[in-house]
Amino acid sequence: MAEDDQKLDLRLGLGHCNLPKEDNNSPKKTSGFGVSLDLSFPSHSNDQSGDIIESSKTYEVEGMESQNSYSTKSHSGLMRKKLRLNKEQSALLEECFKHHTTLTMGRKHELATKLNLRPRQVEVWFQNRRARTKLKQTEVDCNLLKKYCESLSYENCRLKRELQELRSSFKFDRPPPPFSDQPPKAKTTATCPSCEKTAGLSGAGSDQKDETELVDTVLELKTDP
DNA sequence: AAGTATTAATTGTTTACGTCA
DNA sequence: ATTGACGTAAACAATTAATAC
Repeated sequence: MAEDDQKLDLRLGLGHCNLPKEDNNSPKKTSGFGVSLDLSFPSHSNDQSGDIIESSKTYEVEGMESQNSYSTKSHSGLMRKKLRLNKEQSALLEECFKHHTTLTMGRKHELATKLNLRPRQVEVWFQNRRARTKLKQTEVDCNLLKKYCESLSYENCRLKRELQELRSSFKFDRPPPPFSDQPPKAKTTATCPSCEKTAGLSGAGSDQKDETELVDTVLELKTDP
């Protein structure tokens, strides 16, 4: 990326590839290469992201169909090339990614040579590949969390039911205290008809209160002979 | 033909590191 | 020796756009 890419950026600036952005009303910053218009490379140039020097042969990857190598014209009439990697290229990149998800400078160039790609393309592929991996992992994590949440809900429900059973059996064992102003604690919970979950009746913020009450009640039951 | 998914490529931001005053 | 400003490079996130289906 270092030096050669800087050169590339300059070359690009002089070339055509910044122009489509403007045409597409991109929200991103407008290019400072307005002067480049007159200096644009011919639209058949093979290069989009850099390495103009190598470009003409870079896309002639062995076994790659020409339709895979070149894009069609964009709306603005300018070209944005999109390489389609062939099976061999993808396979080798995948194989390397299995071992190392990041690239060293040496490996990047080695791969680029092997695959007849530009180092920048190898680099981009690894970046995108890492992004895909991360996305997949996020989905997996999300599903795991959902399942965990479900199991917690289930466990919570079960415990509440158990507590209610304990309470009702406790009622039968002992008569309520005389002259109590407080309503019975059991009234602060209700059972959801659909899922049979018990929930607090005092609206928002009741969950934490309810949990506290549950703990208190359990302690009460434990300490009370 | 239109819609969607995939993915190469671009752009801007963040982070880490080295250099220098 | 320490610190802050600055530059550079790599990685990342978000996005665009080409392509296949």
